[in-house]
Amino acid sequence: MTTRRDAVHDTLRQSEGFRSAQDVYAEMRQHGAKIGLTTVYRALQALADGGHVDVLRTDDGESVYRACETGEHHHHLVCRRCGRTVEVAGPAVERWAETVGTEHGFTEITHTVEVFGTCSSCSRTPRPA
Amino acid sequence: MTTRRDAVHDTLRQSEGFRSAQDVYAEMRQHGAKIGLTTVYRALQALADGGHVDVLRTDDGESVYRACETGEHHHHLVCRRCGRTVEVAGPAVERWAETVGTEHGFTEITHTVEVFGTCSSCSRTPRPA
DNA sequence: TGCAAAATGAAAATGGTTGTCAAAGTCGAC
DNA sequence: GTCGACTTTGACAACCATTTTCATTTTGCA
Repeated sequence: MTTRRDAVHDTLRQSEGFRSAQDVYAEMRQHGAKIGLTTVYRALQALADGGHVDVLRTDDGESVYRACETGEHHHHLVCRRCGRTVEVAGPAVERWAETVGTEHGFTEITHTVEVFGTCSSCSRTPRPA
Repeated sequence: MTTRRDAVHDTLRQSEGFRSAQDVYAEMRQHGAKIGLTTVYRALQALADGGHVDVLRTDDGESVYRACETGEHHHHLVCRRCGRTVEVAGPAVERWAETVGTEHGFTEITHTVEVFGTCSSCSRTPRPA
């Protein structure tokens, strides 16, 4: 039975950027969904395990999720103001990580790369505080 | 008065890899230091703010700290088994992040890049579980 | 239809981190 | 050397995202 999981997935898909589990939960409830917080967490985890959504950690340690368009390995360019996210590929980075790891005798190399910035529409609006 | 902060910094310096606040606290107590957990957190934060130590988040959301050898911008190659860490520079990555951000109209670009792998000595020992 | 296995969710537990606040330490002025 | 303002400390409580527990509901399937 995956109806709940699909509901979570759908909610995520409607979002431009990364959303926290609590966000997703709040939004689903707002839209009248009868779902528990526990289930949202479980669904999110399952989706992440299955590679259907990407996860990353905010600076304050919260996990945030996003339904990405491609199943391929990619990275994110995230607006630090509005959260809008662009998926980007970076073959150069992949190679670099691999090389750097190998040079130091490391194997089974993985990497995390995220790019943050202020997107064009946000940089037009006055700065907060 | 920075004796406590220095003590924390020293403890960190004696470590090969990233250590959590709780780790540092435990170790300091073990060595007979009279210090409170709160103070360790505060010292770590102050050091991080001042750029004297690097911070990153583990997969389970814990903040881990490391006294790095250089104040320059750099990244880390971390052994996922033993935690040993090598500081690496990646001019190519810096440029790539900048380019990718700019191409999409983003400004004030920053990035996080960490590389994980299994170091040579760990890959010689049998795998856990 | 019946029933065992899986899913659900409310509430409690967990655990890293932060806030509170009174006690202790620091330092300059006298 | 002593007094008092200011800072630092740390025990403890508060926070809060996440996980666990466990009783109930739902589902899959014979």
